[in-house]
Amino acid sequence: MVTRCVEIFLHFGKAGENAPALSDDELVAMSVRELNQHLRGLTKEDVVRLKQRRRTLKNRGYAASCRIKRVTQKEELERQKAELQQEVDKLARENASMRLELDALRAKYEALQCFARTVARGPLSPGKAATASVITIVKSTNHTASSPPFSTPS
Amino acid sequence: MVTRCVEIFLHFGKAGENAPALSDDELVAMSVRELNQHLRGLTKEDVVRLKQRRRTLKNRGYAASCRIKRVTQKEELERQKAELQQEVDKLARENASMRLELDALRAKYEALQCFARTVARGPLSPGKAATASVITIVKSTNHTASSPPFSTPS
DNA sequence: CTGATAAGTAAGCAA
DNA sequence: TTGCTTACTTATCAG
Repeated sequence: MVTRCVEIFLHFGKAGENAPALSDDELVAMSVRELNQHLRGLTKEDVVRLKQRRRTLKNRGYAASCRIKRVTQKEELERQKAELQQEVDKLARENASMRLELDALRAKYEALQCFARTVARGPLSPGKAATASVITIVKSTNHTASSPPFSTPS
Repeated sequence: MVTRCVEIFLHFGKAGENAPALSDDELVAMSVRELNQHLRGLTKEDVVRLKQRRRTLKNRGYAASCRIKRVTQKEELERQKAELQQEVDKLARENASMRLELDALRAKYEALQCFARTVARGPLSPGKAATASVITIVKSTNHTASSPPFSTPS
């Protein structure tokens, strides 16, 4: 950011009387109407020079916004990327826990199915033992992935 | 990409005899040793000028690599973002289907549990009807989310 | 010194 | 004409 002080005072070469030696900030902020008023009584060459300086100053600003936009977009991309990564992690966790739950439930289901088979095949012979197992199964109404229905068949 | 043809032939100002008027490509590709050989018999001023031109050409190349690197990194970011988005979609699909499977299995499990309860409570009175239901349950060994075990209890 | 990068300049495109 | 973008130059910094 080197300060540019070139040619600002060259306008005094012809007739150094009224030109207020516009600062860069003033010149760049000026509307075209205002600019034209400041252009009264200047050489055609000076007019061109001043307009060119204005254009250059404008370009300086454009270049700056362009760079700002560039880094902003890059940061935005990185933000979105991080966001997606978080979502991936969250979904992966949910996925894993659901898979555990599913496996546990499958095990419980098959155990119960196995029991039901035995009860249906011969509900007459085992008698009391079968009834006790059923009570165990029936009481476990929790849907969590803990405690398989059959620990050790008594 | 405007071709720069300035000052290439200014070296002939002193003694236009041996200088092969190095091209930009030659000059920039030259090693320091080679450069020094081409520097024989040149004005100190010309030496400085030539070295400066070389530096400028090098800088041109550096600026180009810098721009290429910038766009490459941006593309890489966008690629990674797309990849993550795909992964999110895939995990979300898996998630949804597992949730369905889990719900279906829960329903099946509760139905079987309900049946087991009735069988265990009074395996003596219903007799044949209960046995038929058990056969239905026992035969459904598929783990898919289709066909709940009990359609209509006969 | 070499290579990389930020800021500024100029050319060119698009609205 | 204005605003944006690209290529280039220059200044500057790090290794």
